[in-house]
Amino acid sequence: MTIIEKILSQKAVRITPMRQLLLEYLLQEQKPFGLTELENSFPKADRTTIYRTLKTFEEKGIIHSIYNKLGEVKYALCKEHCTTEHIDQHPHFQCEQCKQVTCIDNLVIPKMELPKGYLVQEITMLIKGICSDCQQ
Amino acid sequence: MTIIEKILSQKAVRITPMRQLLLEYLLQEQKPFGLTELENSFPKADRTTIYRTLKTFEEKGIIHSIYNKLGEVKYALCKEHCTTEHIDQHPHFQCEQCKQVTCIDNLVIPKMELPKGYLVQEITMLIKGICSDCQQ
DNA sequence: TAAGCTATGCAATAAAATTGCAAACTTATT
DNA sequence: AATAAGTTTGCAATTTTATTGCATAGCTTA
Repeated sequence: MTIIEKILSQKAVRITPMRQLLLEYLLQEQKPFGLTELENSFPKADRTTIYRTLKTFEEKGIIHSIYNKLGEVKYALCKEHCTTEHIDQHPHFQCEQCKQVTCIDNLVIPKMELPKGYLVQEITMLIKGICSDCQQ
Repeated sequence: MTIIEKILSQKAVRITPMRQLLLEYLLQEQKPFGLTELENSFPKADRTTIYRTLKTFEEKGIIHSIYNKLGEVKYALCKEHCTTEHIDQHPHFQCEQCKQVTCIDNLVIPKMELPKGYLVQEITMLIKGICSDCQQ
């Protein structure tokens, strides 16, 4: 039993060629990919199959998605501290129930010390949960 | 000169009815909206016009977008600390130049104390900038 | 092996973002 | 004031990404 097979069965995902291939690739590459990139890496596989494989992996906790998407882009007025570069901005909150997005204006996104060589231009933080209105 | 007009001219945005209306609305409502929501709030206005007005506002620093979009959703392998709920996960970095996304596995997204009544289920953090490979 | 659930491929749709172009409108210039 | 030049708007259309339906093929298990 390979490591790939071990992971899949541990996570209760049935072992299939597509899943083995995809997981192997992700393990090898060790970085995030978009659906289109993966589609190009597996020209023989169907886009839908890759898509659903990713969904399955995500559900079973083998992979995570970046952005756990918000749906459409939202726009909000800038505040004073909202510089052009949008560094040190406030976090945003989205309620899973009512889908409303709120600017958490009284919090500041903490500075992050990135590994050497990285230049930070902008940080965004999205907090998901249930807003006070939606807690019965 | 109204406050609306003042903001617009301060930000070097030409004053037009659409822009006045939209800015007034955003000032009044004080929360983020999606393009579709705004389209419904201004049935007489064209979607494209609203879209471009938002783009203009964003460019000129009157509003900001939530998510400053990543493009497509990316998928990455989970690490041990990657719980099902995805709380306390790591930040992600996207290079503006090469567009590559990286998991910053050695950093942890700091806990955030939200206003009373908010239930936090998931936090995501995206850092944009230039990666070490792209700094000549 | 037959029945039943699961995965895949193909086609199609849905939702969101974005562009091209021409008409309407503003502004600057003569 | 009239015209030229530039900007904004509306409409139509396209692109990109996400998602679903359905039929077929493949496992699994009684």
